[in-house]
Amino acid sequence: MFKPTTLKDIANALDVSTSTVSRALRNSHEISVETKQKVIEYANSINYQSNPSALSLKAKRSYAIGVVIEDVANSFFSQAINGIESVAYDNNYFVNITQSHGSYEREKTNVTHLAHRSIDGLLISVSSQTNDYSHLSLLHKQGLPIVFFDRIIENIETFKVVTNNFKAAYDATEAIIKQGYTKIAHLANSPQLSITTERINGYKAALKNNDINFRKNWIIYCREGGKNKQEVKQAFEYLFSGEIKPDSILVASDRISISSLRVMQENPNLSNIKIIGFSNSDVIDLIHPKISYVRQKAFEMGQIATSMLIKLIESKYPIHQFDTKILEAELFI
Amino acid sequence: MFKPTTLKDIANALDVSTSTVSRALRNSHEISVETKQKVIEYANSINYQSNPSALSLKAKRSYAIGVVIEDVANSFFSQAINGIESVAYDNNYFVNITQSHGSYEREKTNVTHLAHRSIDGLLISVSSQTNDYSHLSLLHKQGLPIVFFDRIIENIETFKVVTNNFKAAYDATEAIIKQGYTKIAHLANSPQLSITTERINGYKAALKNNDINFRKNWIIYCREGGKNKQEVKQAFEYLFSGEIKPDSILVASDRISISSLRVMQENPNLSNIKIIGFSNSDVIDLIHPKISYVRQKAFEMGQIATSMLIKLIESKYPIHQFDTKILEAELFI
DNA sequence: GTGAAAGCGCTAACAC
DNA sequence: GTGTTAGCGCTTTCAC
Repeated sequence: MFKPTTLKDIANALDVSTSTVSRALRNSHEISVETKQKVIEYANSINYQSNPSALSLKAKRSYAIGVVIEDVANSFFSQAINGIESVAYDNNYFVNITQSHGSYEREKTNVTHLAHRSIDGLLISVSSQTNDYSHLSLLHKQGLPIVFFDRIIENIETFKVVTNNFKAAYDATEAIIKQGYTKIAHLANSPQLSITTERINGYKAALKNNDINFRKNWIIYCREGGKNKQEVKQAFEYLFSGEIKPDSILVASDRISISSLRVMQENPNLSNIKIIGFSNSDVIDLIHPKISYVRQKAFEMGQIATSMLIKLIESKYPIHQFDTKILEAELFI
Repeated sequence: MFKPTTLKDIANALDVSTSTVSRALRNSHEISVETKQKVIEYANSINYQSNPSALSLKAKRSYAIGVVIEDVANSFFSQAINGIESVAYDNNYFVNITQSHGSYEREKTNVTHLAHRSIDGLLISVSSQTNDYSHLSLLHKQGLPIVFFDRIIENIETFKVVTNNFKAAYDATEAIIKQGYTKIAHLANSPQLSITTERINGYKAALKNNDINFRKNWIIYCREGGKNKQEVKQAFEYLFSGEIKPDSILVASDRISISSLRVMQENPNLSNIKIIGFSNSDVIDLIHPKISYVRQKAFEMGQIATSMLIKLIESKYPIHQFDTKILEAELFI
């Protein structure tokens, strides 16, 4: 059994009180230099570690933040996590990462579990399937600091960090228009996501400003976010079954982009379709066929969201003014 | 401020004692049906969540496991994490993921922090730079359940899960020999890693069994694991500066494989070098030029390691018999 | 069937 | 400069 040593063990061994030990280890000025030294030496010698549960119970905070994302095995999120971790680490916070895998149920369980686990605050990018957010608004109402990043919930008033999805989609669409493509379809994420609407709006605006006819049925929602290749395959079949066929596609995510490329590889007829996709893959430059892409500032997003959260946690006074930080994406043609 | 409700709040509101509330919520048979119902209803209505710190303090366990890996933004590890999480989730454990980013110092801090944080057990794949493992053996000696996966430490006696690195490297090497390549170099990971030695041994054995001369200076160690492209570039420069030049390279990791491809792209002279690399990238099939690769069972590894850890944590009696589970890799030519 | 009280490991008044 | 004590939120033994 793992039986860590306690203050009491040290106190008994050195024949002093636990409070003396506690004070000595926290380098209180009340304690004499000799006692301090004695205590610290002994504590080190037995590899003493304070019990975090006791600490949190006392301090009513845990120096831990919870993170809920869709999947770590997704470049965008793993980069965001690195950003989150770097800031958390610098501020002596611990990071609890949980994955929703795109399931609303799982997200709910995770959020509840995290709140259970005495985290000091929550960082969340909501799952593709979330449209009921009472689990979050309840905790928010109770005062749990929450920061949304990437996929936000408009109606909950707190700090948020997002990509300028409208502009990213607008620029991406316009970029391929400039290249002469005019029949541009759009493979989108789940319809309930904030990012989906914004990207669609950017896409539409670019079409409009360039006098290109918008076709509603050329927006296909990938509800599983492209994890399921079949879903993307069907989208392609639908898009290319009509009389007028797209010559290019704006793709809303890494996963869908990748699945699209696979579908295109299998079908030579599709090989000259132009793809411009959102992607944070770190090997996108090596992928063949080459695609143009929009890269989001995932790492920075994680950093900023975490700074906001820590600010919220550590604020002495209630905060009522909440910023939404908007990050520009980069276009690679 | 986030002020969660406590048992006491419920007790006061319903005019019963905290012990009654506690028992009612844990569905004790001692409590009358009416009281139970009353308590549970009220608890739900105010969204009561028990305080995990108080629980851990009392129970002396936290239902959390700590994970130390190099980097989540690495396909192998993110897949392993998914495996870890799936098993942990099913067993009601929480997962605390930390990253060493290849730094020994960071690993040490993380391990200490995790041990601090009252985890019930630790899952670790040691960092590239770890050759002093006293931080681990000390905790292990104190009884903290530890399971190693992927990059293990031989001398610490506990459960381990690894890839059959010898066989994987052997098969990979032999596969390209069968294709007619004879001048095979090897880009390896950090020399102190267990996986490095095993893979080198497999590589050597394949050469030997196929009567190919082994050249010691054709093994190049990438101490930063290929994160730094410069490192790989220099390796190539060295390899191709000699009189006899390799016609193929066995590459020991995803990162190094990717960096190698980039180096080769920049240098047309290198374009017909055959690469066979360890890779768990989920887009390897789309990467150009096509490479052969060895894929490890990362997800399964995470699952197995977690099962072992939970077994270790929950064992009523001290375990003295430790298995090392060996997983076969798959070869894709 | 319910309550009072002790105690998990720690910190911080409050003694002295 | 050090010790005593109470209490963080919870469970559990022991009363009744």
